Formats: sequence, C-alpha cells, structure tokens
Amino acid sequence: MKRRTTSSKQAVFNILKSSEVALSQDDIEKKVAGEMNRATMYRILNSFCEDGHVHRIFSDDGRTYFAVCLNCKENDHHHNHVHFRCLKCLRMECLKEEIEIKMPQGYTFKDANCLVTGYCNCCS
Amino acid sequence: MKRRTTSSKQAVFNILKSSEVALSQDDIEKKVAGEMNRATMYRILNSFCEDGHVHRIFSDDGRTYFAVCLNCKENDHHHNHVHFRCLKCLRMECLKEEIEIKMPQGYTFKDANCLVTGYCNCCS
DNA sequence: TTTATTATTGCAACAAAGTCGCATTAATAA
DNA sequence: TTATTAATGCGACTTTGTTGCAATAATAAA
Repeated sequence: MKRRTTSSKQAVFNILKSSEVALSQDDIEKKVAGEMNRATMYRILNSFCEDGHVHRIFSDDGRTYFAVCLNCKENDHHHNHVHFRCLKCLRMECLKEEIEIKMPQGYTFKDANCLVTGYCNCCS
Repeated sequence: MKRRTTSSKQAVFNILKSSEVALSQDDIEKKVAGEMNRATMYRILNSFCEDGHVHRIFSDDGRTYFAVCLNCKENDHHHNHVHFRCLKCLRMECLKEEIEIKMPQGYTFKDANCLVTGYCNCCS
C-alpha cells in the first residue's frame, strides 16, 4: 500500500512539526484550518506512527498524544525518552532525558512509554 | 466521608493482593465471585487509589491497570518503578527497578508512570 | 492528456473504558 | 433500635478510537 500525499496529511504534519509540545487528536482538530473528519485524522496519525515519522505518548489523562520524531533516524526509533505533562497548563512535552531500563533476565525490550506529571517552570 | 468495610471492597482487594500481576477492571471482573457492577468496581478501585493502597498503571492498550502498593509507606508513595507488559501473554507486572528522573530547572515532579513493553521470560 | 487503479476521505455506526445522577441498600454511630 | 450516610446497582452518558462502505482524488499507465 503505497502512501499518497494529500493536503490533509500535510496539514496534520505541519501542525505537529511546528508544535513545541505533543498534541492529542483533539488538539490537532482545533488547530487545523477548516473541517477534518476525526476518523481520517486518526488514520493519518496512525500512518505517521507506522512510518516512524511520529511517535505516540500514552498519557494518564486517557488520551494519546503525538509528536514528531526529532532525534530518531529512519529504522532507529528510540522512544525511551521521558515525556512530561503539566498538571496545570496541561501541556505535554518531550524531555531531553533518556532513561535506561535494565530488563530482568530473559526479558526482551520492545518499547518504552515513560510519562512524568508535575508542574512546568511556568506553573510551578 | 468515612470509608466503610464491605464485602465487595474486600473481594476486590483480596484479588489484587493475591495477584502477582497488575489487573485491569476487566481482569478483576472475571476473577470476582458472582456479579459486581462495573461502576461500583471503578468506584472501589478509585477509592483504593485515593487512599494509597493501590496504584494505577496507564497502559498503552488503553486500559488502566491496578496493583497493590508493596513498597509504599503511608504518605510516601513512590510510583517511579517500571511496569512491564508482555506483548504475547499480555501480563502486566511491576518490575523491581526504579527510575531516576532528573527534572529540568524549575519543574516540579508529581508522579511517574513508566511502561515498558516487550516479551517476558516465558514468551521470549 | 486521458484513463485506470487504488489510496484516501467522510459518514455513520460501533466498541470499550470510565463516569455520574439517582433511588435503594446496608454499615456504622448514636 | 434507630438514624445517618456511605456504598451499591442501574441506566444513561461521555470520550477516545476503530471499522465498513461508498464516493473522491492522487498517482501510474496508456
């Protein structure tokens, strides 16, 4: 299934790319110009994740956030950096810090999703 | 609002206590003897979390898992240990390892939810 | 440039997790 | 034993996310 370039995809990608924080589908819907179907947007976001352009962050607020992969090379996605969600301004951002996880004997690591909540420097 | 001891609460707590893995509401419903209303169970689980007897794990499968606090003292809950979910047997367990997260300047830490996916020693 | 192919979109319906109001039941205190 | 109010069950609801299907449009082929 070869991917096709569409204006919807470009719009979503530009919003993600120009955002300094991770965005939920809801956030993106508010930022996008005009109308875009929710199902379509989820399909776009899912395809970005599959293709490795974007990564998901599963938050404790029940939403999934999306952010462009900055330090990930093609075929080398390391998502074991820490995400931070401010409990006051609700912004979700990627922290620089990476965590090292020693897996127990016999366990195989696949992916990590590390979320820290608290207050950012503006809200502390 | 003083808490009251009920058989439903005891049942849920015993299930959580005797489980070596973290359980979702769905998991508990399957294990509980007889019927228990879903809303009731969520209320029970939420009260356990509020009281600090149980902690939540937000998983990438969209569910919330619950586990008794083992190494947490009253008023000192440190949930910055790592959780692991096996992609094959779907078990969710608490790993011993604790992570240290250096917060950026001005940020306040509140809680951490760190989930690793992969394959456990049985499924590797 | 025109046509054929098939990825993408929008719509509506659906699914699952979790919450909430309200009347009823039952644990605890008086 | 009675009064108080926390806990329960029920049903309706919300939110996040997915899916089938017909219509549309991006790309390849002619």
